[in-house]
Amino acid sequence: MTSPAPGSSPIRVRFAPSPTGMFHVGGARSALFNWAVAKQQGGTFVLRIEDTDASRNQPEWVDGILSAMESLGIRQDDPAFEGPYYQSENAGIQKEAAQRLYAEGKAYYCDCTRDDVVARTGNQQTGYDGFCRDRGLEYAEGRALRFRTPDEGETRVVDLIRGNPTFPNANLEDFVIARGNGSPVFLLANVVDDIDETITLVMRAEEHLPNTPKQQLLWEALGATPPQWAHMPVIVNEKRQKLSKRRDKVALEDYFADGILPDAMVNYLMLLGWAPGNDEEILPFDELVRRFRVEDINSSSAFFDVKKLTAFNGEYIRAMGVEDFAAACAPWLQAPAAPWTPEQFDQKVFDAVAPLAHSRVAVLSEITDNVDFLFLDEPIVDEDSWNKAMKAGAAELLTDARAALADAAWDAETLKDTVARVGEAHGLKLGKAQAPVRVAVTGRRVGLPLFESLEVLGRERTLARIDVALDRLAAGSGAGSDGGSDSGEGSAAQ
RNA sequence: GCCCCCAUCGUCUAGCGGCCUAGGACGCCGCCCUCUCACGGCGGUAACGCGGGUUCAAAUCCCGCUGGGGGUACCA
Repeated sequence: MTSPAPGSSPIRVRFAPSPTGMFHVGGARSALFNWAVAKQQGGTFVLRIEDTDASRNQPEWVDGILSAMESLGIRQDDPAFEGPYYQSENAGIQKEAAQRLYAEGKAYYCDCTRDDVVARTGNQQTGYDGFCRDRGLEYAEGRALRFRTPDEGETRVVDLIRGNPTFPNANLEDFVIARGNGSPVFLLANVVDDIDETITLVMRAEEHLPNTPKQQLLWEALGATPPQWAHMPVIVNEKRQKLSKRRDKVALEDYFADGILPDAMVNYLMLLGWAPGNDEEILPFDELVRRFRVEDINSSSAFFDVKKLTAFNGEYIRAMGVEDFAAACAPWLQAPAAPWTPEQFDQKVFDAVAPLAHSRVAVLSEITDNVDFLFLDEPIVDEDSWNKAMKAGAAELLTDARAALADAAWDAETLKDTVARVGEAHGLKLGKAQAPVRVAVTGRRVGLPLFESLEVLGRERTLARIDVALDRLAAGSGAGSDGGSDSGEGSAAQ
């Protein structure tokens, strides 16, 4: 086993996820912070898959981790990247370490069950009472190996983020380092691997802080110089609880599926618990890396604010260039994300309106709602929009607009003048006059610039849609009288 | 219960004893631009949890309280 080189050696950090589910945003931030340190200081980033709990690990999750990290820019072909290593492959040296601790009297076997301990202490929530400490038990199937913690003194941990917390040794129970079947437990395996990989800085989430004195004791017992530690604040939900995959949306993939750009995600995550200073936020990763300082990481928990993430994403989309934007939309333009069939979709039509949609989309998945009326046979009519736009006089205006549009030159400029003129005849400004036309043609009262949209849609389809709307108005005998379900709360209910 | 961590606008944060009548960003609210909505521009709302110290001077240091969070497995 190698021992850590002197202080002048390049920094070695690691990211050690366990493949127990989708790669989530908390893990992503941990990986990014570690990556930033390695890149900035010319150090090494070690990826280690902690797969020792076979019952909860799935091989496919490993691929998920690798590809998610790739999309964040943590690439395996980067010189700073090392691994992935698999904790399970180190089982040999981990057991060896456990045996060594036993042989040196630093660990002992214990045959107590949880119930035994509770029965003795009468306390459901207390730790192990040290019952087997001096019973001199030898190895036997079913007997766990426990580390003998010091009874006195305290363990001081060097933490770059939280000052240097010290823990009274009396509070540290004799914890298990190897199970009754001989397999090493996290606390031990993690340390043995870190020593083996000559990690010099362990940067991980705050939830591991209580483990740290135990692990540091293990480093020392194993004859190694403990690393520096850095415990990052946890990421929390709106209720200020640690993000959980059970109740919170945490999978990186889910955000990507919504159309969050990886670069925006990286930028946002880097700013969760850390700030580059200078009142700047939107910065390329290289610049963030340049300014990164572990010591500047905050110590209080950080709320994962999707609104702000979305705002960042909008910035990244707008900074993109129309062609890139259009290309990035591709996945949402095809089934199953799109509400239209592949036959109905027309790339040329989309390219024509892409510049108009560009500034109206904050997450890529929003693109379909913006352009669906161009590809669907009939627009999806939003009832609320219909009721607002199709008030009294709408039918008359639509009738006149239809007539005028029937023989207007078909370009956006002329279409705009045409509708404006019809509106004037009805005493309406263009803002008001365009509303019924917009709803009739697009199904919504907000959306892309109308006249450019009509130009792309074509005269035939435009007129047909106005006809459909006119029919509905005639049949419905006025606005707001249909669909009685939503009339209740809309009307003045004070 | 016990151990530990944390505490500046609603949120992410700047601040590391005087430059702070506390700055930026997101959100929210106005106004402008404008065919709607966005984008963009301009303006506004809003915070140092409380109480003691230390100091000529505290958001910044110390202590207590309160409040949040994390950990407490033969999980990782």
